[in-house]
Amino acid sequence: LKWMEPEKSLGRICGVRIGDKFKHRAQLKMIGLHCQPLSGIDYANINGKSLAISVVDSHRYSNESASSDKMVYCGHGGLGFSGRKLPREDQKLKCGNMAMKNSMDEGTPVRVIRKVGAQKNEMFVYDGLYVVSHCIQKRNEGKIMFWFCLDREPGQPPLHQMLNENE
Amino acid sequence: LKWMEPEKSLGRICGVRIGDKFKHRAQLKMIGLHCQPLSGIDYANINGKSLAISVVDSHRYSNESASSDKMVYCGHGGLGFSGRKLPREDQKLKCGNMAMKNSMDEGTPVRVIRKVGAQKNEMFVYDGLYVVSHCIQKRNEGKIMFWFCLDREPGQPPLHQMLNENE
DNA sequence: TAGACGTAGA
DNA sequence: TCTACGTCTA
Repeated sequence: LKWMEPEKSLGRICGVRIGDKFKHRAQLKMIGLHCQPLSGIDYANINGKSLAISVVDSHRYSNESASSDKMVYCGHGGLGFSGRKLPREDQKLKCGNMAMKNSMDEGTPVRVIRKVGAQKNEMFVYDGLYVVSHCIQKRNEGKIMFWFCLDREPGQPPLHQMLNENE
Repeated sequence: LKWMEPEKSLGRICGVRIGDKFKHRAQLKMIGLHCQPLSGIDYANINGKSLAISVVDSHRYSNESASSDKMVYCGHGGLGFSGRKLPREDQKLKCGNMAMKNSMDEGTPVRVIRKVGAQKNEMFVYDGLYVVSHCIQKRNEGKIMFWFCLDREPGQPPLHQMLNENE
């Protein structure tokens, strides 16, 4: 009996519903929701283009959610070793950041997973598909940073509703 | 459907056979073989005493295996941040090291998991139960270090035989 | 809060 | 080799 790594793919994962909760990042990887053990942005080469596949918001960067169907996801890099949310150097438009920009240009869906709860009750919750509507490049403390604005695709049940359903 | 963490326990795990292979440390944790995400020595308070439960030999410390039924497992601590196998400060008889010593005194079994293979083929293999026969305290580069000598409990099928059986 | 025999990718 | 929105225990 062999363990096959799931293929990285765009869009929804068969069998995973909005509101599904997971305790560990390793579980996200096993079912193919988000295949990076630590990185917040997962991406893959799809038809020759590097596209973002999923993001995890663990509140380590300065992300924001103005409403339940919008999210502003901070690009990666520049924070150095400390856990500070303020940058120590410019973020670069490469790797995950470049993939997010490409996803914006292509209009491809990005799975969003949110870390919720506190302390021992922290969980990762699947929030459904978003598209990158636009990208903001701005200096913060003198350092270039990126913010990717994500809009939740319409037609998906609200997360809070599904959270209530799953006990 | 809820995920229950397995209880930490001494001895063999129901359903796990010698030679069973695992790709990730997280899997060892899920089935209760070894519940630490990073640490090499797992232990628990059993009837008021801190006892070692399992060790993983990932070749990061200077462990040795003279024969297939013996293992010399280096205590933890003292190596500092670099990946060096030489100590930077004294190892202390506490935490995992103390648990290993207690296991020796009590004669309780310790599960042994070995990392085998190289590069992309690295796997963790369950090698069965050992007992801590003795403990060596010695200075290395002037720093105190512990080595715990583990003897494989007799009556268990040889690991290499089970490895061949599992394809 | 720091430290620990982690993983994947660039 | 290094970094990356990890995870548990002390």
